Amino acid sequence: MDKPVKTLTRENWIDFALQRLTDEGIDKVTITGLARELSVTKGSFYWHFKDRDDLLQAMLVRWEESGSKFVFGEVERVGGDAVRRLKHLSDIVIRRYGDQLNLELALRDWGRKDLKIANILRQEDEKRIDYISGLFVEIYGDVKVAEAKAWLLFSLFVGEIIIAAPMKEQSRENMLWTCLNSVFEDMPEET
Amino acid sequence: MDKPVKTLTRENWIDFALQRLTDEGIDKVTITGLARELSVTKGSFYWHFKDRDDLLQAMLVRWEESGSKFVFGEVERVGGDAVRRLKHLSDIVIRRYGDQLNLELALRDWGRKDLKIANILRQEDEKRIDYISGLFVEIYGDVKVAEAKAWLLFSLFVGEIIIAAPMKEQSRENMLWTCLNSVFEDMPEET
DNA sequence: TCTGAGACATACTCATAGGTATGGTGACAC
DNA sequence: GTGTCACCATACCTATGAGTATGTCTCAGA
Repeated sequence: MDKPVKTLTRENWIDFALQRLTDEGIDKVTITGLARELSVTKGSFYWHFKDRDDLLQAMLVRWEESGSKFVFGEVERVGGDAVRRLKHLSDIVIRRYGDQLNLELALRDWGRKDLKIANILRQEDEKRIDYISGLFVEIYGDVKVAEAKAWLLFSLFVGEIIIAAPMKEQSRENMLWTCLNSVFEDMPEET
Repeated sequence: MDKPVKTLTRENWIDFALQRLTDEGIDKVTITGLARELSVTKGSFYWHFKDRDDLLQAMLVRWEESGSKFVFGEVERVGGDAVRRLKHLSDIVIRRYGDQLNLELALRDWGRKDLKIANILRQEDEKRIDYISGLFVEIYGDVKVAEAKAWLLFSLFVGEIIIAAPMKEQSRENMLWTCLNSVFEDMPEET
């Protein structure tokens, strides 16, 4: 988008690499390909990075910093009781449409082929489930029910991205909130 | 597993290719790699297949034949009212653990890079949502609610595979049925 | 104006991919 | 025994990838 046209930075390379990961998967994150896209040669790459693994590592760091940390931060900042925070969280996730979610999927596929990535994803998912589950515990008391509700909610977020069928009877947001109301059923009303 | 050790068939190649797709993604389904794995040379491959695309096409056909057709067939065969069929369907899907589900994910990732595959997946998902939604309509009457419930149920199946966090408070099956009971809430009891 | 370092380009190496053309081999038909 | 055909091996082509070694340009500072 915005090119200083001057010289490339390490961050520029990471940006384009993440975009390519999102669009075509990790196997297409090639040095040669990126260099072509950036209209430079591999000489530039090996100036900014030690090797390909150095780039992949940097991409992961970038993702971790702009991931769930941000969402949880926002929810806690606004605050409210558990019900309010759950709905706030859902609202943020549902509004987050586009590349951020596709990047999530690309990373998960990467994790299916790479054990190191799989471990990072496991830790990240555990944090998310734990956070959501904690909110449900405040409501239902029962940890088993809370864990199940957390999985169901998280699954809805994931499934909605990955399932390719069109919605026929209503808009996407309508459908999602109908689902959410089903998940939030028999919860005390929010103030 | 079972090798006649005699000569390879087209089906043998497809088997190994699907396994490789499941384990490492479509980009690793290479002719050279498969030949190495099968202890033959590329000469064998090009006897059985026109080119790589011919193999990929055959893999898709195989998948479509052993996919949801089987599940829906089973559910309809046993029959029962909508509630019973929904629970039967859930039971089949939940018990289907392992490579069949991982193949689903690998295909979905393939679809993110390949428009032709994306279209096939969209049709397949539409069939599944339509089928499940149809069952929910029999129960709730309301098509909007039915569509949302179908998405929620399908999402649970997908999410449970893709979310990498461990379950802490209960077993996988327990958790899933707790979720399902939440989805099936306020449904008439089955006979 | 000289120097040095940042930011590349050029030109290689080696490995692997898809694809083709052609040669070999074993079993079965006659 | 000879043919033939299914099944595969060998040898080769081109393209692309990671990685390395080294040359080149530009510009700030002394």
